[in-house]
Amino acid sequence: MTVVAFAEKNKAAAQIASILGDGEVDKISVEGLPAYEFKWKGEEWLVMGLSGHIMSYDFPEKYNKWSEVDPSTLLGVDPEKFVTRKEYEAAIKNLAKRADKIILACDYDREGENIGFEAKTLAEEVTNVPVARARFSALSPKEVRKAFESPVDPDHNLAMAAEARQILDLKMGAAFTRFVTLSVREKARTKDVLSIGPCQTPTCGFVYEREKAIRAFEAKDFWKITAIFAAKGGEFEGTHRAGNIHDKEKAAEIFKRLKGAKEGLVVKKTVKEAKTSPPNPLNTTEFLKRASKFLGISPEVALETAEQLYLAGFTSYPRTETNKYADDFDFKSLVFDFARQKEYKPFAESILSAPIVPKNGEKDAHDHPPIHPIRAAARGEISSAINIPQAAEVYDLIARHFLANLMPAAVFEKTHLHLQVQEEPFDSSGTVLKDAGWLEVYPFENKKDKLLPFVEEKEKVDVKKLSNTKSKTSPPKKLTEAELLTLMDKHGIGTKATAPTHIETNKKRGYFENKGKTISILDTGFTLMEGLSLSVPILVRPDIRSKIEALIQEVEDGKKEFEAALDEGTVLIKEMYAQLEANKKELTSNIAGTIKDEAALEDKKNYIGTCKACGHVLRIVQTDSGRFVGCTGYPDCRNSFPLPKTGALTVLRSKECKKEGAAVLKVGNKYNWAVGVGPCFKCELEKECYPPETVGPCPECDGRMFLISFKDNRFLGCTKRCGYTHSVPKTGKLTLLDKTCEICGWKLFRLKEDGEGSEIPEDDFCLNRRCTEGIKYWKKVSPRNESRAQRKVSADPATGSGTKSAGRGTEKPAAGRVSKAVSVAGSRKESK
DNA sequence: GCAAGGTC
Repeated sequence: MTVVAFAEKNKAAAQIASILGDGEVDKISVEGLPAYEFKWKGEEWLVMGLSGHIMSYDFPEKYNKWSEVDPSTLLGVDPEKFVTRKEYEAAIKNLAKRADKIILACDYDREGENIGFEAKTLAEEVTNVPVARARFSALSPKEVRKAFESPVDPDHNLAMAAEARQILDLKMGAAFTRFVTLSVREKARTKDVLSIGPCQTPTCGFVYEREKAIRAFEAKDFWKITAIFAAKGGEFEGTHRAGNIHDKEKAAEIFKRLKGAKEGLVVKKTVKEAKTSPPNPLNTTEFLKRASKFLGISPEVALETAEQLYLAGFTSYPRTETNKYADDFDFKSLVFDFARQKEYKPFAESILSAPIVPKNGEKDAHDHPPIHPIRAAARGEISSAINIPQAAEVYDLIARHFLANLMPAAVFEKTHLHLQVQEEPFDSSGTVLKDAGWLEVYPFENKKDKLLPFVEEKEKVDVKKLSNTKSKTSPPKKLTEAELLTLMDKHGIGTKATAPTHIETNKKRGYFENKGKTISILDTGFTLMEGLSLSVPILVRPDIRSKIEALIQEVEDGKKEFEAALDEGTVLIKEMYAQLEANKKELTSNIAGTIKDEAALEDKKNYIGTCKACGHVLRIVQTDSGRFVGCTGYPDCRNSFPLPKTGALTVLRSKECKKEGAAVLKVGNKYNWAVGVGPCFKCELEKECYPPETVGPCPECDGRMFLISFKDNRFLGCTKRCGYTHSVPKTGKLTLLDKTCEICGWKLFRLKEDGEGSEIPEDDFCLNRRCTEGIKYWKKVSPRNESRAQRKVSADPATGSGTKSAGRGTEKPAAGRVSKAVSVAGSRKESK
């Protein structure tokens, strides 16, 4: 007679074999996978571990192309189950052929039953020997032997409940994810997938709801009146009974009545005993929370560590919802074991000195016992057995929590003083730990004493100081990972094993992120949740999971047929899909905007600021037909600004245009361009932003002339934008001097030619054509244009003087406005 | 490329 057993994983198989085989176990290889051979009760045993699920669902291949299949089609398609781990299929069949009896020995829960059925399905393809089920909640010798001595029938309903979950989750997740992703991609170019799922989405929903509350919060002022009293025994603080006073006048009134107070009277003193019970036994969530809070270990690492402790036989199964010890739990022998371990000895002995009364929670999910130690172990033993740095710490937490559950409540003495100062009531209180009880073994909860000096009733105390302090109410705090876990657990989001994964999924999708222990929502996550809560509110709330869970539970309980549950679930998903579709526009436009904004923000080269019209991002857009500044909100927002056609663009992030609030662009070498305003010299704010050095008064108005330079051209312009411009030599280094022309008052220039052997002396000269000194200069450099120099040249800054020295006298004349001059400057470069 | 659930 050969019995073949399948465990959920290799380590569990090894542990089972070691227990049943009593150490005499042969490790063998089946199709390259480890299995264990031993004799038990005169029979041949072969135990192999699987690897969790070895099968999975997916849609048939022809539905795989997102672009060709309408997502809603998926709702009417039956997903197919296929083997994901072929090597296990081969090994299962190999062993099944040798078996006279098969025992499913996966973890005792819904998924474990389902995993067992995966093996059963594959085995039944090659054999028809009986298949039974061994149920155990801990890999302890006692539990395991009991389970294998009295196996039961496999629970078909339990396995099918998991099956229904798999199919419904896939249908919903795939259809919704594709719909949202494809809809958003119609508006924003992104490769990212926007995923939706019955666990990940409500998880993000919790973070979203908290963020909304934070954003909606308005701080309110409040006042608090406190006093420092001095008694014979020492000083202590008291608070006016009004507490937090939200009315400023009221606080001031009270404070006024207290003015000049020197003495207070202890009207009444009460001393009360208060008890604090030990915490409830550990279920998974409570364990993850405490590991995070007390040991600073992330949920993922904590769960993995507990898993290893379980597999090594130190602690019980780590995935449990139950926080209530079974009635027949053998506390005594376990505590005896701890009494032999130095570290825990005193606590164990004190527990054994009286009848054991465990602290219990209310939840008995009939799955596994609360997480507890299986045996007492020393730190060193843990560390050498498990290769995780925090393993010993985690074990210690579990061990101490277990012992704490068996210890008496902690007793505090709470003293309350009721004082009176000029008829005004004050309160003061203190707490002293009288009997540590369970706190003795549980150093993680540090309850500090708040001491009060000894004060008698009717005693008079001095008032040393009175204060009326103004404070502000503070907004709700961001969620911590531990709080998020609590919410997920409370609402049944994910299993105790997968909750950490759902948090990770949201981070991976860019929906929220971790900052230390707190979680912050990101824009994509916020707008997605906002869109979903407007169209399919149930998705953002935990309800979605509970609806599906309720259906599945009915299958598990045998109250509903598997097919009926699938149909009902699909109808539910179809309804939600219809709502999603009906609100497609509202749902996607904000997300698309955010995605585009984020992409634009990332694109440092082109990002220049925020659009004043819609709040999205302004960035430089380059197209075949040219370039301009555009808004990512396009096409909903059509805000745009022209840019010069040529010239290298650089974003000067340090220079913000005060008018538009966007960064100033540098065009070419020396030329600034403020978005929405154009060239900076055209903007009336330019003086403030870039006060120019002026040459002298404008001959046409009361403005002043200043040098405008850019890569290919330079000229003098008027600060008042009257349109008057004035040419300057086009080449050579031009320096504005501190000396002024005695005739016209313009500042003198000095020119240093580029080339050698210049005919132009490096003299100081006046440039003003309307000045006799200036005329002399222009005559000298350009005798033929002498007469023109006397005319008004406002019309043609770009053409310049046409001097020989400049060598650029051939440009087309341009219209008189400065902005035109710019475009000429640009096009010239283009022609190069 | 999509979910959630196992496990490594």
